[in-house]
Amino acid sequence: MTVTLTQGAIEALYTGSEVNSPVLQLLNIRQIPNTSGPPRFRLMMSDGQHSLSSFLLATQLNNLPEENLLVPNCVCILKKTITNSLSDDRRVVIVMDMEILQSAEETGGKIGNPTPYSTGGIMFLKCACLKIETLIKSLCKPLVLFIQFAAKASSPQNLVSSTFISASPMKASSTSPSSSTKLISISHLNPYQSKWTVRARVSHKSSIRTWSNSKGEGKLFSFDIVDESGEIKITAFNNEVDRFFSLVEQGKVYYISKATLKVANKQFSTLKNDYEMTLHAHSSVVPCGDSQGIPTMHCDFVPIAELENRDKDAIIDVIGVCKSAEDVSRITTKTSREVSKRALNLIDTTGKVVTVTLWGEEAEKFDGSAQPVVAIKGARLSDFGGRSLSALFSSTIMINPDIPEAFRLRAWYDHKGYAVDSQSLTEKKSVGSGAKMNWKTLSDVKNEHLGHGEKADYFSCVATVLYIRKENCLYQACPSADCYKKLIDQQNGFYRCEKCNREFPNFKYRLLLSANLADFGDNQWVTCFHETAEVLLGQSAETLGQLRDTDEAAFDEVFQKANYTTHVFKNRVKLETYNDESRVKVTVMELQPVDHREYSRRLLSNIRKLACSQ
DNA sequence: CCCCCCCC
Repeated sequence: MTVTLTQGAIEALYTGSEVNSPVLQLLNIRQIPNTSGPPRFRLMMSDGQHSLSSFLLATQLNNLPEENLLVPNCVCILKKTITNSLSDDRRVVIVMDMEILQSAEETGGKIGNPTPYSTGGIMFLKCACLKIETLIKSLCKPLVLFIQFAAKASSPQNLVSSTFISASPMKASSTSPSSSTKLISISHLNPYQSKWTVRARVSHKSSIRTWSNSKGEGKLFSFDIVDESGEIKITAFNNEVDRFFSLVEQGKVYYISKATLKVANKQFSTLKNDYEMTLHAHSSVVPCGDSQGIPTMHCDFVPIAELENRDKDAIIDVIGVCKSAEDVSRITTKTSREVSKRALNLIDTTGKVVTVTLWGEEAEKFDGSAQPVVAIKGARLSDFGGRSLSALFSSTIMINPDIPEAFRLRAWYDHKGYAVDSQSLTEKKSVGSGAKMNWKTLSDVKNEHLGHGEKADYFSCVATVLYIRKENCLYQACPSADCYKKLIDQQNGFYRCEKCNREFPNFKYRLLLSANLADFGDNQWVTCFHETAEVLLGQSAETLGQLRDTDEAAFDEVFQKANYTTHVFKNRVKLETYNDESRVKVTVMELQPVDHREYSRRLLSNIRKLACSQ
């Protein structure tokens, strides 16, 4: 197999003249030392006549050198290049798309006897003349001209950075520019023109999503870009996902050209643009190191305490320290889709906490272990649990963002915020029955004669344990599963269950506690069965049984510790009659930790009620 | 060409 190098292509590429898919030989390749971002490769190419080492491989082609396909002596066809000028008038040819026509082995060595292409002296003048010529031509066109690049040597990515200067729009010309260098603003994009380039910052980038429906299946991702004039959504499908997903980074500035514009479906986008873009095989997305004049993301953070006054469904920006976070979990939606979710509790300097739910990949990858500052642009306010937030597909989640608000919050939290007596705007979900809490004080229970009706009444109270009877708190129960009947000790090493009509050599301990509870107005004896009793004492019945038999002091201490603890008690109350004597029996159904926000509110309301009745 | 904004 023989290949022919495109003679003269080196000069054409360097000077920016038109050359169609030149065939060149790679003479050398090396990785540019850089500390951040993806690796960048510099290439020395030859057209058989000249060699030039000013080629830079676009990062989307990094797989070629990384898979050892692009090695010296192989012959390539450059399908797309961009020639950029550095500030000192040196130039760099960015290889955007290429294919290897012939491997190094097949080629067998260097083709021809190329000499290094001279880029100084006369060439400098030639370049300068070309530039002036281009400028003069451009004055007849309503363009913004791509003239000069300001490169900062500090970052190799800045090799492609550039500055545009604008030429005043003059008369429209029917002559199209030879390349897509007509820089226009996003607000001027429409489907009726094709030769344009926008320079804009990525304000939001989605993850990759797949779909499968009657029309077919595929994958896509989308991103939003902004410039000083406006914003637009861009979607990439399938091959374009592979080409652009890793290249496109949130917050960075790119030149984008040759994308298809279509009318936006307003139903699915809140962006202020009548159109949206789709990338296709010939589309170009090129990083621009210079972001001057391109607006950065603007957040209008709402203090967490202020969320109480905002409307449900409002889209807001929030920032806070992630005080705690749930583990990620999987839920099934109403439409039977499975999705990951994770709730975070954010606190800010208002001392208020709000729960924010992250979804999908954002939920999975979130790590709250270091209590990071989390900023969310475009979260939706919900009234669940009072006030809570949910991230949307359109939300941008930033972990420890490089902004002053984040630094202030970090300092505040580390010095004192971690210790403040915070209050959550999002009430904890009520466990169990889910029935609405029927809050009562202990004196309400008596005054309102709760439990005197035909059916039992249920109420919740916040109360403090004053005393727990140790006597008869444990009993030996039937060891059969689901049978809790008290056993009769046969005094012969066996225990009898009347219910199961069986004798057992063993038993299980069950708890049955009598406790005296008090709130600020009254007190009340209540009964706690096994499960609630274990919660109240903070020990299993089994452990308590063993302590009672082996270590009386430790047994007593368990009860001492439970004294003066305060909980939410959910109770059942019923008047019971024995031998013509009636008394109200209160049984604790559930025990929960106190939600201090709810408690304060109720306490205040009770105090007001008391004040009014006096 | 997608178009999901969810759960308690």
